[in-house]
Amino acid sequence: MTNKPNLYNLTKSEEDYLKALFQLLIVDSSVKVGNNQLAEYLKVSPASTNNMVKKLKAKDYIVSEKYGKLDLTDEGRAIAVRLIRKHRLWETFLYNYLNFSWDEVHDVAEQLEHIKSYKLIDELDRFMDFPKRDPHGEVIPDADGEYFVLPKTRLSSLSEGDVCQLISVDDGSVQFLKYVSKIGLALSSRIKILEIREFDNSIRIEFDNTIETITRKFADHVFVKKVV
Amino acid sequence: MTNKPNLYNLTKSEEDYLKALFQLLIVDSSVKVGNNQLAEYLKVSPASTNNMVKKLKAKDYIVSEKYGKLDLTDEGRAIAVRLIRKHRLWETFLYNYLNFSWDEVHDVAEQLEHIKSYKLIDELDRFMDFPKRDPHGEVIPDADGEYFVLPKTRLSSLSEGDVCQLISVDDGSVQFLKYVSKIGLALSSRIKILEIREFDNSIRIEFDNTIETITRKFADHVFVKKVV
DNA sequence: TAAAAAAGTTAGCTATGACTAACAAACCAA
DNA sequence: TTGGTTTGTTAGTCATAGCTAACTTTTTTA
Repeated sequence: MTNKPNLYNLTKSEEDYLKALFQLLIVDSSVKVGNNQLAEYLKVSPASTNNMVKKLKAKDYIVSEKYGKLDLTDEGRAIAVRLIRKHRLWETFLYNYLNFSWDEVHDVAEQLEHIKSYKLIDELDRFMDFPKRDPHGEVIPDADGEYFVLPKTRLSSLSEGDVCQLISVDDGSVQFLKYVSKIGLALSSRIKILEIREFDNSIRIEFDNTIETITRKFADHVFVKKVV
Repeated sequence: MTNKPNLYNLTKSEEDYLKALFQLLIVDSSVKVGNNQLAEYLKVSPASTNNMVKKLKAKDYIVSEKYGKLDLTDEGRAIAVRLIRKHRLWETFLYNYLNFSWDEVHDVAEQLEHIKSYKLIDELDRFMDFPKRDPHGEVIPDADGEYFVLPKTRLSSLSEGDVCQLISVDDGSVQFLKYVSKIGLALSSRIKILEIREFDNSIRIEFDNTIETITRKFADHVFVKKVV
């Protein structure tokens, strides 16, 4: 593996596939990630994914056997981490300096992460004084490509009576993020699980002197650290 | 003409062609700009240009008759001005906040100008407190698309004894910009034409207590305001 | 364990935006 | 004014990256 993978040789599409695969692999590294799953995540057809995977295997960014599960090479992973670093630094910049709201940063960062310039991103990092977390609470990988994934628990996996602290939220959906802001949840919030209703899997939670009922689906996108 | 042309419908290539045509037209609005000239400027084949011009005519951004000269519609011009605004604001940001040098800003700004977000660029403008000039001295068009081209004189067009002030420099060539910095010319410099040598068209100039001999080609890329 | 379902692959099509080669129109100059 | 040069156009090719439809392999489950 080269120390500085050459980002300059990749198309926007190639970058998108590598980043997507990385994010699927990170969720649960023991479970197989397949072609169709990657296709669904990227909202393209399985045929398109198959083509691109072939191309990225030829370039030694992906490894897989025919009909087998997909994995990244060290270089493929390094490229993905660098993209995540760029994405999160831009989100932080937009949020902290350009008055973007929680739910507005993602789409623009999705474009900005493809800008090719090592200097740009390292200077942006310095300008913001090397932030550690993005606006959604996610860890920003550093310039060396080190990326420590914190052990995250989904709010949906806790039990009645548990108390936890909000660590991060999924930044994929604008509707979800708007909803998070609307009910008043913030990164610092301490949340108590009051009740889990078996009937419809809805969860009653208390935070910052507020009581809310949230759905299971909502709780799946909220990541927390258990406190009690 | 719509008040806010929809930048979101244009590809990067389409944007590049419109901006290039605008910049060719602005140099001398009375002289014809043709297909091959546009091709040469963009460093693509005349056939590619012909194709793209056809497409942009169909979208009502360009007007021209077969075998005739090219011109922009109001909407085409508005898109080009918006791109120039974005380019120059990004150059200013890179130069003033991210430690980029004069000659490094252009290539990255060339990528950043294609990011699609109205909010991004207007907030960047506000963040920098609405700068009027980019690092090369060029006027930054405002959010309404107003773009006043200042009457610029090429340093090469002055006569012996003339005194002028440096207004702006061409930002197209890295070599040129490095050379400008190296000899110590800056945007504020007051330049006196000491001598023009008929033999090889070289020009002897004095500025900031320095005397330099520059070529005609160099002087073609330096824009000034005559003082005396 | 065999049939059905799911997952993966292949072939062949489309659009974009490059390219070259060949040709046509316009312009200029002897 | 006519012939050569410059400029513009067209036809046909290529690569990227998407698509559908058809097919194959693997996995699941009855």
